[in-house]
Formats: sequence, structure tokens, C-alpha cells
Amino acid sequence: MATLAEIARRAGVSSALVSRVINNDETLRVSQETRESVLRVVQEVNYAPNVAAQSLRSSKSGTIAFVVHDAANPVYGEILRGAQAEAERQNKAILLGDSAAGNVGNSRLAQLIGGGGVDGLILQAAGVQADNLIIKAAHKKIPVVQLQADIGLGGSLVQLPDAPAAEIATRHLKELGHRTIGCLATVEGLTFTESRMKGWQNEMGADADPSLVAHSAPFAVEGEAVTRELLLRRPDITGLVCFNVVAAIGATRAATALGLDVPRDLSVVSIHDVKFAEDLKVPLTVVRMPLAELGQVATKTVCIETPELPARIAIETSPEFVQRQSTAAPGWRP
Amino acid sequence: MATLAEIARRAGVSSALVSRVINNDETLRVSQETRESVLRVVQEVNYAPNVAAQSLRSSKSGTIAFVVHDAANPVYGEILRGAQAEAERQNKAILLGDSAAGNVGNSRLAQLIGGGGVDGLILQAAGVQADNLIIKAAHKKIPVVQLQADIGLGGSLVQLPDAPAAEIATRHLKELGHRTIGCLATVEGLTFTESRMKGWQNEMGADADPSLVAHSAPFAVEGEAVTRELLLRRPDITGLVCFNVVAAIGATRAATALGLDVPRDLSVVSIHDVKFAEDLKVPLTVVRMPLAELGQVATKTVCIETPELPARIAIETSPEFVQRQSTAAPGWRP
DNA sequence: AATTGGTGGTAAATCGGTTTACCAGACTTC
DNA sequence: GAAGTCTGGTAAACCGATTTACCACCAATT
Repeated sequence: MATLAEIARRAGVSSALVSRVINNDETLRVSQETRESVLRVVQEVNYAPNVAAQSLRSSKSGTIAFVVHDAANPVYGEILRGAQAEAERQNKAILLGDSAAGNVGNSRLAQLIGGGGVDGLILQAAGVQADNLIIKAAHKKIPVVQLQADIGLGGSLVQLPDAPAAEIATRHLKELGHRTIGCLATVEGLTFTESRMKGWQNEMGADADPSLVAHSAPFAVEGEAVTRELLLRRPDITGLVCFNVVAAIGATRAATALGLDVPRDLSVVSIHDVKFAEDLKVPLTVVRMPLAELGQVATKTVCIETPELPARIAIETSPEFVQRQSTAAPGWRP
Repeated sequence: MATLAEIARRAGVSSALVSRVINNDETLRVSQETRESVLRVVQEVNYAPNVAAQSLRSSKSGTIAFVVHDAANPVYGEILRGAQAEAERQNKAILLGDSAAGNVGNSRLAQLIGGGGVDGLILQAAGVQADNLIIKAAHKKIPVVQLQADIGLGGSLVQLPDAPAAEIATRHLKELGHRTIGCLATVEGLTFTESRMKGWQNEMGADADPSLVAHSAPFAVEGEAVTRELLLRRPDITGLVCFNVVAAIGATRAATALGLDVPRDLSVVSIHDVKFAEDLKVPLTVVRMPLAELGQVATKTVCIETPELPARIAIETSPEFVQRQSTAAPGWRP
């Protein structure tokens, strides 16, 4: 493990000089000879600066924490991909935290966040109590960006076009002739849930009966159970707008289990797409969200060096409607 | 940002004492009073040690790098989950690198790996040229664990029960009455590909004709294209063993596109499971691998402090056969 | 001869925590 | 009263890169 001092010794100069040569210090005047011999030794020993020392001196780690509550969820995979790409551009590495995988608060990641080992924190806490320790640790020390839902950390909030997406989905069903359109929402109270609810309500107008709404965490089993209850409660529903595609898959399971055919007896449209949507028994009609852009913007924002981050950032890219086979004009039921 | 010195000043002691109190130095003798007043100040200022300073002194970062070539792939998600869980136990945070997301070699992650900012490296490089810079950087400095495939980094190699899994899959088709069983393998030359090939050959015996084999990267589109060629070349194939479930989904697409019914005309069995396998048009019969355990063992191994890591570690947990609807006795073809 | 100015560097402080070696004072013991 | 032995600490040296301030030397100018 070569150090600056080692290189300095070999090149017969001081370590200050080596550092200044390596970092292209403009104010340094050095002979061409000396510069070259320093660089030669740097090559020879395959020098890589000690990041801990740099970090200690500069108070920058070159690292950002990205905490989600279920890294295996395909939706987060897409966000993460966008974040990775932007992080690369910003020359940052990403520390991945999974708040579902344990108590993040006592983890090494929390120590890093609290101890200056991280330059910024991106938090996707939808549906999960964000860990207080992380919050405290991060508070006032590093920039925090919340994705999709404001859980009161005081950082920036990056939002998707939630209302438009729900409107597109709902309007699609209306245009097919549906009137009684259920709403399989995500967890109540979260910012994006409320925005999407608003989108559904906007389109439904007077028909936006609260009894048409049910809430589910983004898991297939829960989506299934909740949809089952909803359909039993309101058997007149012919169309269903789902706020999460994983829950939507559960919804189609529930419909099938109740003897309903999708789309003949129930049309299902969901927000978010998945790969293999085409390969499903019922290929889902969806409204795609610009998830990679969400991750990218969040990362860019958290890397901003200004003291104050913008309070809210709205992703303006339009959601993309993808018609597949889970929606159709309302049919009769046997 | 409180420092030790700050606390020492407030408590009227030396910073050495504060450090030793905080770290429960056994050799320290200190009065109860002093200890308590130190701890009180520590609480008051919400002290968190600077990780860069600790890291510089100790040459440990509390961080491990986990580099995969496609973080969005569900198979890696499962491995990552196991790695996360074990990392938490080892009090390490995970730096995620995606070798598909760009050139890892020039990334901040590479700098961290080369500069002591990472305590270990787990590399899942299947199907991708591992980045030379990472290799060089990591070489001889930190423990390296390779997952599934040995790409010559000289570190440890953790292997799944590959041959048994392929045997189980192949035997299943044989027991259903299939004789001409194709093999949609993964990328040629990789350690796990070869092991699974061996499993297939073991079961096929004299019937293991090389023309029954095709190779595909773990992507649906490639699985589809490769399977199409294979089926056109060998239309007598009635059963297909796939080494990767994502490629297997592509295989069913190809079969369908050729007018073949799965499982009537072609039985498909795959290694690895996915969530929503039940929701697919053709629910796939699969052989589940202990992926979380793979991630867990890799993480545990990379955290070992001994100079020499074991060269090879075999995961002994048996693969789990899951019967669904993509396999059946060979039928006639129209 | 003394000053100015440019060239080519270097010494030393700093970031913050850890650890080793050591020490002052009180108290015992012979 | 001299030597040992606790008790309760502290000083100072790391870890390695960066950066500011400064300096020695030589040449040119006044």
C-alpha cells in the first residue's frame, strides 16, 4: 500500500510536492524533470490515494446512502438504476440500505451517516417508519432527499407525476365505458398516495365514492386480500385502478379466485410497469412512471453543494400509457 | 459535529480518556464520577465518531463492495438480500456496484476499492468481463470473493449446488418420459455453466448430444432467440432444461411463437425461481437455488480476517424442486 | 552592495480518533 | 524514610493526504 511519503522518498522529493503534482496544483511551479520523475514513481507503485485520509481532510466521502424499504422490489430496482447512473456521473458510490432487512438505525450504515461517512442520504421510506436514528443522525449534517413521500425529514422531496398518472389510468377506464371504478391505492397518508387519489377523484368527479377505495402495501398477497374484500363489498365494480403493479398482480389473483375474468368482468390498470408484464396470464395495461429519472434527479439533488436544497422537485416527464390485455369495455357477468 | 476534543473540553478531561471510556477500554481505570460525566456529555452532544478518522487509524472502513452485472435482475436481488442480512450481522455496510451501469473501473467505487475504502469485494461477474482496474486495485489488498464463477481473481469462489440442480431438473423430465431433452445453458465457460452442464450430461448419459445445447445470457430476449434456433435445429426436442429462469421465460415465448404449446409440445423446467412464477401464462416448474444463502456465505467469507481465504466454498443446501405447469409427459405434436 | 523578483521547491499544521507509554500523587509496607 | 503499589488519569505519536506559508538560491536590476 503505497503512500505519498513512500513515493516522495523514492522520487527524492517531499510528499507535499507529490500531492501537488498528482492533483495538478495550478499554483505549483515545478521543473518538467521533477514532475515526470514523480509521475513515473506514481505509475510504478500503482499508487491509489488512501480514501480515509482524503475523507478526513476534506470532509467528503464520495459516497451517498440510498435507503429503500425493499431492494428486491422491481420498482426500486428501476429507481436504483437511475440513481447509479447519476452517481457515476457525480463520481459517487452508492451505499445501499434496506430498511426492511433489519433495523437500519443500529447498522453500520447509520454510523456512516452519523459520522460523516456519507455525503448525502436518499430515502425511500414509503410504507415504513423511517428509522429515527437515521433521521437524527442525518439531521442538519448532510443533505437528505426523500423519494415520493414526505415523512417529515425536512429535506428535499422528489415527486413523480402522480396525479397525472392516476388520471390517465382512470380516464382510460372511463373511455372504455366503465362508470364504477375502484381504486386499489397504496398506503394511506403517503404523499404519492394522496396525489394519485386526487388524480382518481379528478376523473371520477361525483362518482368518487370513498367505498370504492382500498389501501394496500405493495405486495401481491396484500393486494390480493384487499382486492378480495373490495370486490365483495362493491361487486358492481367493473374497473380497477391500482397504484402499484405488484399489488395489481395480487388484484388479478383475487378477481380470478372470485370467478371473475379479467378483463371481461373486471378491467385492471396499474401504475408502474414490470418486465414480463407480457408474459403474465393477464398482460397488464399500465401507466409507466419515469422511475429511472426519479433516481437520477434525486441523486443529482443530493449532490448539490449549496446549503439549501429545493423543498420540492417535480418530475415533469409524462407517464407513459401501455395498453395490454387487462382492460376492455365492461362486459356482462355470468 | 462534535469531536472527541470537544467532549473532552466540556467534561474537563483529556480526549484520550473520552475515547477510552467510549470504547470500554478494559485497561483503563477511571472513577465512576468521571466516567459518568464523560458519558453525560457524550449523550448531550449526540456524539458520533468520525468514521474517516477511525478508518484512517484502523485501516478498516466497515464497508464491503458488492458488484453485480445487473442489479435489477431478480436473481441478484435475492443474493443481495442474503448479503445484506449477513452484512448487518458483521456490522458492515454494502456498497453496490453495477458493472452493467457503466465502467466500474473509473468509478468512485474503484477508487474506494483501491484506496482502502472497502474491507472486501464480492464480485458477481457472470457473463461480463470483470473490470481490470477493479481487479488490479483489489489484488493483494483486500479479500475478494467471487460468486458462482471463477474469473481468475485468485480470491475465494462460492458455488451453488449447480450439478445437483441440473440433475434434478433433467431427471424430472426423464421421469415424465422425455428422452430428447434440450439444454438452454448460460454463458459458456463460466464455472457454474460448466457444472450445470455436467449435471445435465450425468442424467442424459449417452443421449447428451452437443447439438441439444445452446447458450444464452440471462435475458429474456436472448433466451427467446437462442431457443428459437435450438428448436428449429432440433424439432424433436420435447423437454428443455434452462439454466436461468429469465432465459426460460424467453424460451416459453419462443415455443409459443413457433406454435408449440407448453407443456403439451414442450416441457420447460428452469433453475432459479421468481416471484409471480404462478402468475405467468405458463407457470414455470423450477429448481430453486439457495440464493440468499449464497449471498450470506459470500459476505461472511469476505469478512474473515485471516490472511488466506478458502479457495472454494460449496453451498450444500439442496436445491428445491417446485412443480408447476410448464412440464408434463410428452404429448403429440399437431 | 543591496534590493527585487522569479524558480523550484519544503516544513509543518490540520483533519479526528486511537493507543502506547508514562506520570503524579496518595497510600501502604518494611 | 525509602521503596513499592495502586489510583486516576494524560501526553504524544501515529494513520495519510492536503494546503498554507515560507524559504533557499540564483539572476537581474538599482
